[in-house]
Amino acid sequence: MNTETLRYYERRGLLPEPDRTVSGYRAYTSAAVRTVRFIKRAQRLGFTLDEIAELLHLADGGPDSCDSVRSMAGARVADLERRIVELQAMRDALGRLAGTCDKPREQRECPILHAIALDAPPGETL
Amino acid sequence: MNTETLRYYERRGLLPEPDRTVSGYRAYTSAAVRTVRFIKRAQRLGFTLDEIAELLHLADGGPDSCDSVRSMAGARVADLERRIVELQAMRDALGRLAGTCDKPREQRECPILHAIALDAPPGETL
DNA sequence: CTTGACCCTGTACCGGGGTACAGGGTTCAT
DNA sequence: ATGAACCCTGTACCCCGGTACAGGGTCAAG
Repeated sequence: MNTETLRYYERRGLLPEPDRTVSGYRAYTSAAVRTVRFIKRAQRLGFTLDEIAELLHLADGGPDSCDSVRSMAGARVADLERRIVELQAMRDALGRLAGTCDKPREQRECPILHAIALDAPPGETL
Repeated sequence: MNTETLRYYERRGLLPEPDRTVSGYRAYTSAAVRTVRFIKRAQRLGFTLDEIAELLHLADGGPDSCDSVRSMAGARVADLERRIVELQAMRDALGRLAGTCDKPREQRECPILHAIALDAPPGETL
């Protein structure tokens, strides 16, 4: 963890403004450390910093907050699912193209470039 | 397609500077249109604009270019594969957490928040 | 008591892929 | 001949998640 990043989180409202020592240094409590760990884990689950801020504000609510958290999680899962499908389509298309690179070296004309250049998908809107 | 985007591609070196009419308007040839379509398709395959610029510069080379293109495609496929695996891990972890939201409404304490807060992965470096 | 390693604030910058002005010129239909 | 709807250049800005200064204060070891 970079100190600049901690201050950035403070600016973004993810971390509360910490108490200061007499000379003005930030004195982080163990609660702040826990919050930072929470942030990092939530990031690994694909939440954006804005969403994490929302989660943190919900964290002390009751059953209603619980519902909100659950629906945020559901939205994230759906979004992850969409992105996975997209990336798989890219990988498959590109893998298929690369598989066509099989002519002997002397008579090549790069099938990948030709395929990207020619293979217009249906309904393309330029 | 936005006109600003075309100029942006021109600045980035993806499109050659087009000829101008007497009054200075850009006169795009059909070759330029084909290039733009190429760019859009390559983007859909996950290439960055820098990579696409490289592909375009390679597009008129011979067998050696073909090898370069093939290795770029291979690198992209590997990268896509890595990203897919990451997103799947996120989706699975978050889906599992959401599955634990099952207590009756009155006695909830948001298991998702608790799990994110407590479930430290091994080898975590803050 | 100096030197080096930290901390502070404030502001600017990175990369990626564009988008949005401002302040002008042109073209075309009415 | 005039108004809308385009085009031009140049520059600045957007989001996102930080990172990097500059110009100063503080703290602990030697």
